[in-house]
Amino acid sequence: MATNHTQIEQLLKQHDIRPSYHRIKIYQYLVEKRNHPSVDMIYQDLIQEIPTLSRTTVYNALNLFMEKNLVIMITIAENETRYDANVDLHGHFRCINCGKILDVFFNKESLPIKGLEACIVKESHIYFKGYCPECQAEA
Amino acid sequence: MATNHTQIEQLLKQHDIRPSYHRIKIYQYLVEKRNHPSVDMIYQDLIQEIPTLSRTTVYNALNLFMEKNLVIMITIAENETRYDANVDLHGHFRCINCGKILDVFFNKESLPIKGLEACIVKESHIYFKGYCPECQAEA
DNA sequence: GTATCTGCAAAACATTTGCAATTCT
DNA sequence: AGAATTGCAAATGTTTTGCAGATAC
Repeated sequence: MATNHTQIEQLLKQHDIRPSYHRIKIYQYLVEKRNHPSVDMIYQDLIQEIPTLSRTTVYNALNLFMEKNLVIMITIAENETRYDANVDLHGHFRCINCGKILDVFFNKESLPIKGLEACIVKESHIYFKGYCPECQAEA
Repeated sequence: MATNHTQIEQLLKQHDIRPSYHRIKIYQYLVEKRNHPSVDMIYQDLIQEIPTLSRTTVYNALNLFMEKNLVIMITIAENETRYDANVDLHGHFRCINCGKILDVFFNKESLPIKGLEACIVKESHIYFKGYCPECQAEA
């Protein structure tokens, strides 16, 4: 990964976010792992390194990041919110079997969607569910 | 609306669902209102007519309907699940201002999506957020 | 020294579950 | 009677909030 603390710090500052130790760690986690984590995944992994970390801090950081357009919310899992530090337009695929989330790509202009003509679109969300290549093999 | 109790009853039976009074009312609500309601919207509206109705019954019915592929779940609103009796492939648009949910249409085969090639897709979900025609006028 | 950030505990939600009472056939 | 359905109350799980102590500028 081409990201170190200094780079992460710059990114946070550029988005008007004061780069506290916890925020740097949380944002670095999102950028490096690219695993579309839930709050609890971030919490469980980072508490190994930062034993005093609390879930509240993870929630606080993510809500701030979203407000500042540094991360997006993914609603692909029923009961928990997932987060993504890739804010460029893209979609997701979630494997019904293993739960893994993959990125998929599309171009907003080329989407053949009817019924949106009179609307001003601010956000586009696309996601799929099914079996990933690995889980097809097993089945 | 071309739906009456008898027709609704038939539809439930065809999907292996015993047509109890509550289930008929709840399914009829979805089919006739087409308003992509939350559990609470259904509950608040139907309790006028059925004073003994409980939220649990609404949850029970909707979960059964989903299991039997009679309704689909829509995850367009952050904090609550919405439901739709239109199970044909389509997407949604939610107005950031008034909260209204509109239907949009697309064709799965014609979607220019990259990254899905090796996956077996079972469900496709597409939704947008922005301003509906009415709310553009106000703003 | 004043703002901000953190973290605990409690609260606020939506949803599920256990179970007893009711209803349907 | 027997099986399914309903509905209350409690439990669950995620996210938010209030507030006190710690930290940063």
